[in-house]
Amino acid sequence: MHPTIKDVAKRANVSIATVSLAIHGNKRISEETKQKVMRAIKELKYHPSRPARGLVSQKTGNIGFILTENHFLRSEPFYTQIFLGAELEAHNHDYYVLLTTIPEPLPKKIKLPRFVAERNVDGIVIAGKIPENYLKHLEDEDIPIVFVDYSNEEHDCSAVLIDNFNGGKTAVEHLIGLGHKNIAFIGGDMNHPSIQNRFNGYKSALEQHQLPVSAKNFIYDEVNTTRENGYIAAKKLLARNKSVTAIFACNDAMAIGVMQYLQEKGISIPDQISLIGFDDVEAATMTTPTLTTIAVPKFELGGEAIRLMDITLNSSTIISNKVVVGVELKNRNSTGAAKSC
Amino acid sequence: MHPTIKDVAKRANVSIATVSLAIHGNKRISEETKQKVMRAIKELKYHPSRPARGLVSQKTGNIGFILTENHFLRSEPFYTQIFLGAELEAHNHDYYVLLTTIPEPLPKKIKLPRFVAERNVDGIVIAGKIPENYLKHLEDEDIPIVFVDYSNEEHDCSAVLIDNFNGGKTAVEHLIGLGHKNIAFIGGDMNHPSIQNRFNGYKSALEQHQLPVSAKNFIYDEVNTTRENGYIAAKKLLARNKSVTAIFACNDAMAIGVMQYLQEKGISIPDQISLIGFDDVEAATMTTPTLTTIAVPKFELGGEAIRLMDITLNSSTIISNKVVVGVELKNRNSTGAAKSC
DNA sequence: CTGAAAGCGCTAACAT
DNA sequence: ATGTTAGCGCTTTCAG
Repeated sequence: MHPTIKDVAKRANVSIATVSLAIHGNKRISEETKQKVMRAIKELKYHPSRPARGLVSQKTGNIGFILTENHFLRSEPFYTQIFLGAELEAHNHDYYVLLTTIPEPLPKKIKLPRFVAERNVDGIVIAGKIPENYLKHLEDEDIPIVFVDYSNEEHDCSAVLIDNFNGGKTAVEHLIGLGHKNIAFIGGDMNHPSIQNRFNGYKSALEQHQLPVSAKNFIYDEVNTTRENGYIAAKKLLARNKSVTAIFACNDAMAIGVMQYLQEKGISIPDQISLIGFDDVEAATMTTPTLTTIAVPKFELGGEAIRLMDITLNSSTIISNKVVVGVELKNRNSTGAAKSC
Repeated sequence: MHPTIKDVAKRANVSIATVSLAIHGNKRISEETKQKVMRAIKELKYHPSRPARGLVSQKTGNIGFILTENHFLRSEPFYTQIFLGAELEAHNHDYYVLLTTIPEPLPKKIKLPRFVAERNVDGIVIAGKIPENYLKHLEDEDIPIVFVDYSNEEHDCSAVLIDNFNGGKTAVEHLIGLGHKNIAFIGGDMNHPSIQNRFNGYKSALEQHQLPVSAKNFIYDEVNTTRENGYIAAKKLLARNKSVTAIFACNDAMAIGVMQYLQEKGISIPDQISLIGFDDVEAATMTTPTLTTIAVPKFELGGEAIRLMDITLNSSTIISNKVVVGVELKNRNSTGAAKSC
């Protein structure tokens, strides 16, 4: 059995209260007894038990992390990377991260995540878009919440956001810089703030360069931004508009689908069409050509969420911080100069 | 504040002991009072607190998951996929998984993972190879251990293993079936049992088909099985032996490095050289050509580890189970018929 | 400066 | 069949 505070007390010939106070560096304990206690702790290899400590302090030292099942399982590890980034940063703050997923479709009778029902977390971070009614339930629990890559307009919480607008703008400016004038946008669920903002960045870049913003260059019929839907979207786009010389896909998964379609049709990238994605998933460096994209620092997003949560947990007043994480152009081989024609 | 067992007792007009017994379905409680209790629980939305329950039962309901920092951070999400598979299965057994990584290089003064020091986990699963001396420390704690994708010969613990031998054999038989006779092996740390077994499978297949097993076809100078080292190994191999028509790389990362080298040299895959990997990482479907490989069910490995742990935790006697998880050939485009010559 | 004691929320003997 | 009580390991008043 592991030693308890009692064993330490006995060994140091003091009371358990003294041991506890010594551990927490309380001033009231004389340097001498403190040393005595510390020696005993060392000899016994004592460590306070987290569960016991938690019971009295009403703090578990755990942070819950919530993801939809869909986001958890999708093949591009975007949200799971954010999770792992959170995990890593949690380590620095002596937290543990408990993960749970929201089943999809959501059952009629919504159940709270077990870790909040059982009071096994001090706060929760929610990554990505989750169903509104599920969120309602969570908010009823009045437990601190930090959002990542999603933010709820109604109840303002702390959130870590991606600079989607500037990312979209940067992507399109890169294309414009290469001489492209006829630039398409391939999107998904336009109710999703991230996609919406990437699209806004796209429009803004075009407008600033006096280029036409034409509806025949937008494809966002499919809600899910998957590779398959990228493929479908590319097909639709080219059927509708043959003069496109560059495509901005709202994420890498779709971009890779687009790439597959173009390659099947014998359209050369970037010679005939330039292609740029968003996210910088691992696969972006594996395709031929490698995919130019806007890199989202996924680990950093997760880490930032934990840092925000830590601040929230340690401040008595309820605060609502937003932090926007910057993105970066990764110039690879799927974009090139526009053909002069 | 959340309701406690006291609140329920008060509301149901019974003692807290009765509430506890009712919750655990104890027979001694009459159906009637049980209903009364259940009603109170529902009305108050009561859930027992995990930390409190854990304190008395000396069970946390948490399982620790240990990974080297290196394995955690490497770009191919192999071990992190296993972790996520564990996470998912843990959910089915009402566990939570706490992750920690082992820093590399290991500091002289080895510290136990915080979750074992603080007694915050009931058992630990160790994924992949970890330093021997670290393992020693862990074993001193006599906490149940389950290994995944590694097994310690000395102290026999439960382990979930990949069928590396048959995987290697299957890979090479696939190549042989395509008419290849001159098949190279690209490996890494040959002290690693997984790689060793893949190699043994390779040799076994060749021998069974009366094909020569020649040392000039093995490359395993570099210990780390990375893409970069795959590239280097391919270079060495071709410098040494020009008649190779097929390559079995001990994992996909190296295979992709090999692919890059061959493509740079203008060697066509699979026309001139067939290439097969091992693991089936996400990127294997993204390369051009897509990579034929032996698929390792990573999620399943993690899930199996949790199942084993659950059994271990619920059995009074110490058991040592090994479960071997099968692998599967994914026949994609990097392998083809050998040129008849 | 230190110890005794209460109590965090729960389980499980032991009483009744 | 139900209630009383003693802890689980720790923190934190409150006395001394």
